[in-house]
Amino acid sequence: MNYTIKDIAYQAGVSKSTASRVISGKGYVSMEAREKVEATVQRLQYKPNAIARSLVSSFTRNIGVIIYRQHHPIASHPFYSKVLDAILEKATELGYAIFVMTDMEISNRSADFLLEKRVDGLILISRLNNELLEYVKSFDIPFVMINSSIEDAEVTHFANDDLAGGKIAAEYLLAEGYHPLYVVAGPQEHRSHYLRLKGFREKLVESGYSLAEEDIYYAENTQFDEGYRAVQCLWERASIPKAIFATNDMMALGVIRGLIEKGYRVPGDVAAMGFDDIDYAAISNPALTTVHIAKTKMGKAALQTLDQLIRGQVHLPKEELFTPQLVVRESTRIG
Amino acid sequence: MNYTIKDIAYQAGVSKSTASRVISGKGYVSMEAREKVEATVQRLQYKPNAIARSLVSSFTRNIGVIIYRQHHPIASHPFYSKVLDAILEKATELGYAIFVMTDMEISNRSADFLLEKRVDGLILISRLNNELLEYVKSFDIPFVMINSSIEDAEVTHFANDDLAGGKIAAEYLLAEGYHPLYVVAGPQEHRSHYLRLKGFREKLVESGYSLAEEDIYYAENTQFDEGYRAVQCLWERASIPKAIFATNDMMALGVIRGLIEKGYRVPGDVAAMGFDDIDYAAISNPALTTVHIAKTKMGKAALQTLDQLIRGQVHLPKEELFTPQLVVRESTRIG
DNA sequence: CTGAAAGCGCTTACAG
DNA sequence: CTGAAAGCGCTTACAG
Repeated sequence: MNYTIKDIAYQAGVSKSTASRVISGKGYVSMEAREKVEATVQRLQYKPNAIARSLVSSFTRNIGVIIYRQHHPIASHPFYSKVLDAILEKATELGYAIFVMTDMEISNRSADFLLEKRVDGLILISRLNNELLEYVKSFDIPFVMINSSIEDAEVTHFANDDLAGGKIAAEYLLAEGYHPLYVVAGPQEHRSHYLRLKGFREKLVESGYSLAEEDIYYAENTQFDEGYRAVQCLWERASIPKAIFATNDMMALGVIRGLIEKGYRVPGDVAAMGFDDIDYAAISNPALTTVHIAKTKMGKAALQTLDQLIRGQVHLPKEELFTPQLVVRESTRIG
Repeated sequence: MNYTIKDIAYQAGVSKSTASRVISGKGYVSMEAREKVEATVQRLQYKPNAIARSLVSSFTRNIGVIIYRQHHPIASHPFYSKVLDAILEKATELGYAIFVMTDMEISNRSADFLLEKRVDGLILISRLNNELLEYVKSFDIPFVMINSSIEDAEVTHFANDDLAGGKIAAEYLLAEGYHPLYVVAGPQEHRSHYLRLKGFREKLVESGYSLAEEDIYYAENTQFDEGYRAVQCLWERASIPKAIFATNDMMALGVIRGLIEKGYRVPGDVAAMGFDDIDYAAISNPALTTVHIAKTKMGKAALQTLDQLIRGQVHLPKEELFTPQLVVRESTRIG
């Protein structure tokens, strides 16, 4: 059904070798031969078979992106979808095709599947565990991690500087005079939520304050509902805080919803702040103050580095931390 | 670096043919041979080369998903990312790997690229034009469209019943006593926005009302900002409407923001309604009344049908319309 | 500059 | 039930 290089060669009146040379652009070809082949390619709408090409070159120019999540699907995730967008854009630029998989089991299956497809490299995102990591490492395939829940000294990792981000949040809230503070913290097994809370607390301590365990709500997941529930739980305490910091935006939005339903004005009575700077943060009512993560940069840098790894470079930094940035919006702005 | 079937055969003490039979699970193999091969596969962590396999079988079990958009990236799009999630999930179930591309030029390039990769089929989403469609049709590759901006009698198309959806919106708003009404309509070249407006208007007419052109704001794109701007423009008119219907949720959210900034209460003074039922509609303040689209069903059905097409089935429906559903939330609920 | 030959890692009839 | 051979569509030395 599809034409092959043999058809092209025959119709152009040259050998397969010559046809291959002009099509792949490698090796010497006479002007005349080149023209004949190119005309035939045009006429037959010939598309070289990348599969056959890959078989001999041992490169597919395909890359696999696996997003590991425990609960929810992923392409629609407000944070990871941004990273994915950046990867897709960079891929087009570099000439890679991207397989996207979401793995809710955090098993070896997705990696296995893509390994059989002979992808040139892998980008592993979010909830990794050591077993999985060791498994992937046991094959000699280049790979990098983005916002991984765990760290590994041997694997290049792209992540936001969450410790610094936590500090930024605390510093800002204190500077604005918000105290006492409550925190809604995502699952502490996940590196980023752990570090955000840690940074937040460290800054409080540095500034002469402290953060009591009872002022923290440990969320079971990182969704809106947990933010909402946090308000219900924290409110069982006597004192009402001046502001609530959640370790991601979705939970912060849940917090705001909870506050509003209880009749509080945000930020008039209680301010709220998130982390991530997802798209919704800018358009919610009130618009959410948050810590911006360079999602696009992270995604692009990850693919860029993976490309270098694929091309055989070795001396690459093992961790690249992106500097977060404070974004002040209505949810903490009084007057 | 990777083991081949030759290695397996040698180490298991059988021929390549026999090794292939047990690994691919086709053809007769003795118990003894099977066990030897399987043990070797286990021991060497052998992963069959899908590339080589594809070359002979002429099937890759890869499918390409191309999302055509004029302005914005796509994986993070609140509507299409949901469809994509569904496709990814179904793909895992059916054993396909998915290449995801986003094409902002609406050119032939993405399709070309994936055609060279020899994908078994293609899913084309959103902003197609006739030229592109004809191009893809000129190759004998199975493909389906989702929420395409254009229609084609020969191509299987999965879409929401937007005409019915527009009617649902109008019917509901009238029944709740909202009148007069304003509409914020997305670009009319796009089939869905055109049909939503058309259905809305038809229902008004059926009910003895009408929709003047000056009560419609034609948006340049389908983003939040256009909804916001619509309020500024429409407000230059003398009379204030009782409700505003936008042909998608993002614009409706912009409308709400515009109203709130002008000091109106939503829905107290002016109600607002959207279309799509994106995730954020449920958690915004106020939560948005909208028309729900079966995004997950659409994505799954599209891949299911594409799979059938790939497997040679021919007599498939050319269009599958999904029934939209009214979702009432706070933005239109008074008291 | 060009063509014949070998090979990438599999599968698939075909004998045996 | 098993193995040798041919072939999928390319690329890559190697002679010429």
